[in-house]
Amino acid sequence: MSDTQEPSLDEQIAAYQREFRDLDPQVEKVVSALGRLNRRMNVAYGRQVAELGISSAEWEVLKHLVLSGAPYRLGPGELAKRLGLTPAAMTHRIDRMAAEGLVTRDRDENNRVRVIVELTDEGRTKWLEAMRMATAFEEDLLQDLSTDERGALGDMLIRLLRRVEHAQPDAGGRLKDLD
Amino acid sequence: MSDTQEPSLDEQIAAYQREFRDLDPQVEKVVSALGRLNRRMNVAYGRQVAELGISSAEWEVLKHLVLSGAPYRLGPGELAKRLGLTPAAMTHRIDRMAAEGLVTRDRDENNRVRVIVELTDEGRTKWLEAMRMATAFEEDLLQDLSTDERGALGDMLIRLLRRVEHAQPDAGGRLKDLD
DNA sequence: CCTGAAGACTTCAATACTAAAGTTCGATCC
DNA sequence: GGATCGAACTTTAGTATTGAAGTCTTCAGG
Repeated sequence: MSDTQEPSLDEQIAAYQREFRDLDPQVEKVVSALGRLNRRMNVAYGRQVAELGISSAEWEVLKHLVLSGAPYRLGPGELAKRLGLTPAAMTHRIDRMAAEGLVTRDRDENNRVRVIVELTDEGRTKWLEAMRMATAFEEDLLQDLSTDERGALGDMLIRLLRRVEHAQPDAGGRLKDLD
Repeated sequence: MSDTQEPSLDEQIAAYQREFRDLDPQVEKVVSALGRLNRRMNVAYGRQVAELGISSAEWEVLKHLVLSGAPYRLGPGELAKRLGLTPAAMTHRIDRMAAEGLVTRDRDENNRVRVIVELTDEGRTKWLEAMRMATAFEEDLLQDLSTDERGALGDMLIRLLRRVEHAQPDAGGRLKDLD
């Protein structure tokens, strides 16, 4: 009986059209594919970094510290902003990561309200290993696309990104008119 | 001091290249844009449904019940599988939603081990309202792309999706988040 | 029937997160 | 040069989720 598996994308879009008349199937196809793809990718990343003994949450922190460039230091507040977490959550996450030796947490000498989270060598090594696995996965993922297609895909995604960044929904739930 | 804001996509890719030599910038551009776009979209969806007084978590449940077609019924286990949650989490989520009147929870008459979660009229109405806002947002998002571009984008995304699904055939996995 | 096994959910204990209040330090004002 | 405000982080209380153990029902054998 319960062999109900997740519907395919096309089935899903057909179902939406049955339930919601004025739906543009082309738009829905793009949006649904985007969502599903991202979900699958996140699962894949999670599995990969788990092999290194870290969670995706920890991987995210390592990533942003590395992105900040040498000497790989950021404050908890800044990290929280970039990761989309509350500062409180960051406090605890850093606790765990410091206990595992991935980062250090110290008071700023010059301003003792501030805290400096710094990548350890071990943390940097973990990031490198994770990065190697991630890029291998990503290149494999894009393998079927030609160089031209990759370029076109990247450009279109960036155009969407710009639109979403410059036109966040306001309190009325609408996108602001841009032009 | 540090008014460090999140780096732009190009800055981020440049930073990656400094820290990790053999990186294909084109691949990274696609992947990073995908990730960012999805995050921004999820935040936007969350804000929108919050105006209706529901969380994105609840919206996801409504969505899958609607997608199942009339009479809009699914078991907790099936819902958990589709949403990428554990059955335990589903139990609690349904508790809340039943208390709010979005769904009903009843034992199956024919098999009293099973439970049937069914959409209420109120739940269906909420979904419709959310859907109206979501599709408006999505159409706005894609506004800058021509019909041909939308088609090309959708096709490429689906090719990536197939690749990722083939590469990791449902390994007992829970898939995170929405779609 | 009665027993054992499997399935579908629930309960329980522990973890991670959020919002809000609290703490501590630094900066500004007069 | 103290009083006050604000910034950066932590603590607290409450909620959502997970993994593991538990409950109840059905089904298949003996």
